Amino acid sequence: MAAYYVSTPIYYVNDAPHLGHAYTTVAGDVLTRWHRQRGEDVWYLTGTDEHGQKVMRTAEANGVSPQEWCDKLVEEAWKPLWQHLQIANDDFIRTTEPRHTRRVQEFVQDLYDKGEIYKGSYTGPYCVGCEEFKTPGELLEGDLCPIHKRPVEWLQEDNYFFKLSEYGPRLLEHYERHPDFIQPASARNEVVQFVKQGLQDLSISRSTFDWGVPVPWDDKHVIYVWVDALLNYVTAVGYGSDPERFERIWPANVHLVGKDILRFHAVIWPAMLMAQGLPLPGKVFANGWLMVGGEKMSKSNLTGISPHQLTDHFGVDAYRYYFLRAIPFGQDGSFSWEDFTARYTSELANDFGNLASRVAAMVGKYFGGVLPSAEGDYHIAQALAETAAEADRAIGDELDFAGGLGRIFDFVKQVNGYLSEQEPWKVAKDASPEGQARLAEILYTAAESLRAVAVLLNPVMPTTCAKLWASLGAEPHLGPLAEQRVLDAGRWGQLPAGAAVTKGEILFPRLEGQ
RNA sequence: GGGGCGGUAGCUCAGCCGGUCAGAGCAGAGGACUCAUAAUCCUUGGGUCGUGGGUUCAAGUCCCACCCGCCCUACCA
Repeated sequence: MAAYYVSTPIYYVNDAPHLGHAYTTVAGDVLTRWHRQRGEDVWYLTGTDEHGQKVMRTAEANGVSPQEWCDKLVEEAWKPLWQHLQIANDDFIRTTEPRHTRRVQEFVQDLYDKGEIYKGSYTGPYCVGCEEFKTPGELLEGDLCPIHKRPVEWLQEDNYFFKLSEYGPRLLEHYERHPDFIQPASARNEVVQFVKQGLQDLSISRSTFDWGVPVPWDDKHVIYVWVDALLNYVTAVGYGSDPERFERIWPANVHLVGKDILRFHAVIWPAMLMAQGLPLPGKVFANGWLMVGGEKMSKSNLTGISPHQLTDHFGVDAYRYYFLRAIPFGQDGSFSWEDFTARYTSELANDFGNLASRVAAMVGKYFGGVLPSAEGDYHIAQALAETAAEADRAIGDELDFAGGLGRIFDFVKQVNGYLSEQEPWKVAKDASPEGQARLAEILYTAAESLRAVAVLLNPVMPTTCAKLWASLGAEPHLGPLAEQRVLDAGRWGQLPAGAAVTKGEILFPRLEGQ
């Protein structure tokens, strides 16, 4: 069976991970967990991009070798954060690993042999102070370096070039034939416009520094970091080393990227694959920026907030939930401590957590903690079926996390409303058989609804849903939560009478202070 | 210079091809209830739809200009 393969960008290890990195990685994790709960063979890849001048300089500044710098950050910052956030990636690739660098050299050598790469020279504005080329766009007026405020020199460097310019028409044709190849639509439009303006050949080597993969036929050059980095998506799944595995996993179904690196993934990467005759990925999805006070969030500005600061206060599950729920995937989104607090309190604690709490309390109080036998309410059952189907389409197919979660939480609100309307605490006072049967109907409906919600929210909030699953006494009858199928979650009547429902701990405790 | 995106209720945002489109959620106000994490449920939204023109019987919804914010423009995630 062909794998459902999702990748995050491989992150540049210049520094520790921030909220933006975590946002993309959590999204990929939720997407892949969702597909695992569809019963699919899933492959989720993340990793780090470790070559390039910037890493080299940062390492120097810290008095260690580039490799030591990367090792330290990967082991002490990156991998621990993914573990902390419950990221269930299947592999973690680093571009300094031999399994990657060897294949990169082979790939580039192949293109060279095929005549896709030629030797040329690049001329551009160069700042002596920075010791690097600038882009024409970043120069200040009068061609001044934005950092040193000094005039740049126009310098020429011998480079190897990939014939990217020849791929414009084929790329446009591909975009045309696969309207969903680049998403969201706004991102697609930008790329199409860009390619229509005409592409230039791409300089794929550097000779001014040496922290990179050597060009196999000319070791005075190293391969341009982006060519190196993009290839991780194939080298990690067996390209050039394990044909069967590669065949099974490649092409990727979804490359998740930040919108800043969209062009590399939607233009250069497909062209590289075309040049090598490899299948193209199914989709490149660009997510937006997280904004604070209208500004792009980053470590460098004062609004930078670390993932740990948020998880310390709100918890990991709420963290995983918040950004996906609050921001339509693909758009920039405003984030604030206040908004997070409001959603935590309103949606997670008051609506969801409290629903679980009141239902468990009533089954305990009125039925001694044993779920009574009943068919349940038809309207709620119907609503659940629709909710599950729409959430599955939204999250699993369209990567519309906000929309899918919105549906699920609408259902949670509906169940709260159902309880208020039915007033089981009043029905409980009626000791007649009819009254008890009526009470059983109401509480069974609520408990069975929660069973489905636990399944549907498990990809997003696995720790919390496990607590709920335990509270419902579901596992002895239905098996492990992670093995519940999202497609099947909407089928009514799965939680059997006799299930041991216990109060369990509060799902989302009220926030302290601030 | 070129390209793109956005400016709608206190906050975050929906509003597709023009005619119940002036909306949702949250916050706020009032009420009901007590099973529950002082939770839940119901009721309650006149905001120049950035500004100025234009097209039209009719414009947040199309066109033009302008103001403001952000992003990209080939090699920093």
